[in-house]
Amino acid sequence: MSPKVSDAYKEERRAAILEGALQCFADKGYPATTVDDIVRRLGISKGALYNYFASKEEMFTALMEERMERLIVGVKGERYDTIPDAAGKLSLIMRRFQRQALQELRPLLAFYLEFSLQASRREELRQVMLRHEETAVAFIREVIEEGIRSGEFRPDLDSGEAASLFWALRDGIALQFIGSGEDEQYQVLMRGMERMLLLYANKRPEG
Amino acid sequence: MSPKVSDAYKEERRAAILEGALQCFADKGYPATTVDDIVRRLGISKGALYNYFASKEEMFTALMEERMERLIVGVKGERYDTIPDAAGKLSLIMRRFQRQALQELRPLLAFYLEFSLQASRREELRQVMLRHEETAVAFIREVIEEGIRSGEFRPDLDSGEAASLFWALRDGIALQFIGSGEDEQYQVLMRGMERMLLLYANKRPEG
Amino acid sequence: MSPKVSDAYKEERRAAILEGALQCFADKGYPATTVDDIVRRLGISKGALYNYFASKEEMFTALMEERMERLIVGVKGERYDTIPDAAGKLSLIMRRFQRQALQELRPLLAFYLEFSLQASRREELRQVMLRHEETAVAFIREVIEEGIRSGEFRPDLDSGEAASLFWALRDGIALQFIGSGEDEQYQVLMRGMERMLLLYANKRPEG
Amino acid sequence: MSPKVSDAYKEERRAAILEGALQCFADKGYPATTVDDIVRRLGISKGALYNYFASKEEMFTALMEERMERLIVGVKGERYDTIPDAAGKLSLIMRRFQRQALQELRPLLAFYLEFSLQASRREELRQVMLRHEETAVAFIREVIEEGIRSGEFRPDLDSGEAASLFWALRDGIALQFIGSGEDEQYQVLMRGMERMLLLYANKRPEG
DNA sequence: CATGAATGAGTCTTCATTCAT
DNA sequence: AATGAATGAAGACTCATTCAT
Repeated sequence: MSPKVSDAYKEERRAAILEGALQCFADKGYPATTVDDIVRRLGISKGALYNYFASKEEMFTALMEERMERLIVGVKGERYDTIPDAAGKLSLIMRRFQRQALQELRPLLAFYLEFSLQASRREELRQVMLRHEETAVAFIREVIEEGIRSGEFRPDLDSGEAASLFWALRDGIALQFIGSGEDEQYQVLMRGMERMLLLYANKRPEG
Repeated sequence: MSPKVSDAYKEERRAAILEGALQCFADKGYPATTVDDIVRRLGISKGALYNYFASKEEMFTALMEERMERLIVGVKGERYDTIPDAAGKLSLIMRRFQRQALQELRPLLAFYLEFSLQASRREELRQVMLRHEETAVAFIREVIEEGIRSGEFRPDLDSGEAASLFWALRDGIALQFIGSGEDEQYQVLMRGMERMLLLYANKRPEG
Repeated sequence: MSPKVSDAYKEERRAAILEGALQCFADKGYPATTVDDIVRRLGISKGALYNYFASKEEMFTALMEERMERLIVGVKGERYDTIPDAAGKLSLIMRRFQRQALQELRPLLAFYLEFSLQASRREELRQVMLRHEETAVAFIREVIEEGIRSGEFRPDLDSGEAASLFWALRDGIALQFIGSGEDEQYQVLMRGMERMLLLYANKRPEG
Repeated sequence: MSPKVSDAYKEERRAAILEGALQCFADKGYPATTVDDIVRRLGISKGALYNYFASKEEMFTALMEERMERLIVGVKGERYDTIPDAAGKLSLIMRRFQRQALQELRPLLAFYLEFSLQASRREELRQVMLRHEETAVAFIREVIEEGIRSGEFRPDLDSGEAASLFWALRDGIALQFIGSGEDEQYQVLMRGMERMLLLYANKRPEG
């Protein structure tokens, strides 16, 4: 007799399950994660879980569809919009990535990589992945175009290409640290990435 | 006195199995690939396979150790050593990657990413991965140091960092194209990578 | 909120599985018994079995620990403690063994010998076996010491040695009848054993 | 063109294989022994082995049929027949068993036990086993009857029963030491066995 | 005769999913 | 809805036996 409440409750429950599944997938990988792992972590029963998801795969796909953006792009900070110059914005974004300790980054990276891999093999997921990439590229591209318009960056810079390289660098660095490596070394590379990109984007110094 | 077949035969057999396993791992991922998949693809029996490899994992590891080695070292072409300048060498290396059609490259890339992923979760594989990374970085680092010594690259360039960024870029670009994407766009990015790196090393591109 | 079946049910189930396993091990021997054999005999699924035991070996061990215990302790009948003299107790114990028809005894004997055999080759089982032997020897030894204290048995009798000989005789006789042999002949030997032991303990049989 | 030589050679070969198989079966048990184990120990090829025996089982059966007696009864020593009294003969036989170190005894005991077990399950082997037991019992029985005739042992002694108890004791003691235990303790029990049996057989001291 | 690579049925074990309660 | 015991189809790996050389 309280369908509204029930719906909210169900939504909450579903989200909680997804959260637990995400942790498990990140920890052990999708195939290695058992449904028992997930229910154990959540302290619920298998029957309960299967009330919300028809299969383990459905959880994976749902995570991909619903969490992907939140996972990777959650960068726009509170004060992001107050930064006047494009280079500053890019720097802020990269600093965000740097600040995150590797320890907490790793599971998510692993999960992201797993997503990419799975997506490369299954058409339905590929679409999700593509959409995500486009969002990510568009986000950076906008900043770069802002920089080109304002004269901070060289006018012949291909904003799409540069945005792709941005993400390539970020992902490639992440990949190097997915298994092991020190925070310090990670930050060195992230700073290198920053310098390299700004150098690439900038009007040539004295050109 | 005879099925003591030649060592060459056995080596060939082993290589064929590895090749089949690579295809399977690339297609479906390591955990999702069954030994039956591999065996079926090769048209041999399970026993035959287990004559050459003690476990599925051993194939996976061997592939990483032997195949990826080849991928890197295979870059050193016939005329590689005759190139006088470091920038030229780097360019050649990157051109190599560009020349390979994505279609051929994808299985290898997928395998490589898959290995990274698995390696992030299992100590034995991590060691193999680390060794591979060291080899790869050292290879590029050497070229960069040559460039620094010759004055082509700026003297304050950190060769290790630059080499890591090199591979980060390459891997990140690869990641973007694992699932889909056009050869043309891929080559655009690879050229972007080349320009960006040389600029970073302070070697102005001819343009 | 329910297939959380009662503990009693689970205990029953577990016992039933053990019973089936015992029959199989006795019939075909431990290594030759497949989990499928056990499951087929019980009419359950493999998954069900593995809900109760983590491995085939665990069943084997549990059987030794729980069943054989019962075999020994089960000898202590209701009126066992009311018997005043040690010789009477020993006799009772031996009569127990005699009373059991060979047909019933055989599977247990076969299992016991099988366990001894396997235990001779695997450390984990050896421990279980040792514990069992100690329990068994201690049980008889106590009775013998009681007899020594009461003067029924000669004072220089080594109770440990005698207890070992007791079990050696029983096991040796069992071994002779595992495969074939008549109940009658079995009982003749068991009576011989009784006389021999009491004579050795220096308690002249009535005869 | 030399069938006689060839036959001898073949017989030798066969015997060698059987010997190797015996060692393996004793070490690891029949089911756990692989044909590869046997072949490796002998330094021959599988094809060679299968020229002499049609199956692993055939080796086991052949061993049982051909080696059984040699294994257990090889007791009649050089000077055995010169001993005048029955008790002395029995003692000598038991001393033989005692002298053998447990370490070398164990594999054979394990094998013997395995035989018994297998024999209890398969009709063809049961016959072999029975014949062996009869031989063994008859051997001891003869000595005992000699003792009865000479007045050393009590006239009402049932020689068959006593012989069976003899072997039961010996096998039971062996069983106790199959997995572990010290030589010293083993010898203590064997001496206990000797005393117990002679006491049982003897005219009652002063009756 | 000897060789040992190849075969493939068979082994134990796991785990996604179902369903009686 | 929730529970968790039960199911049974895989999965990785083994090994007795065969057979081309």
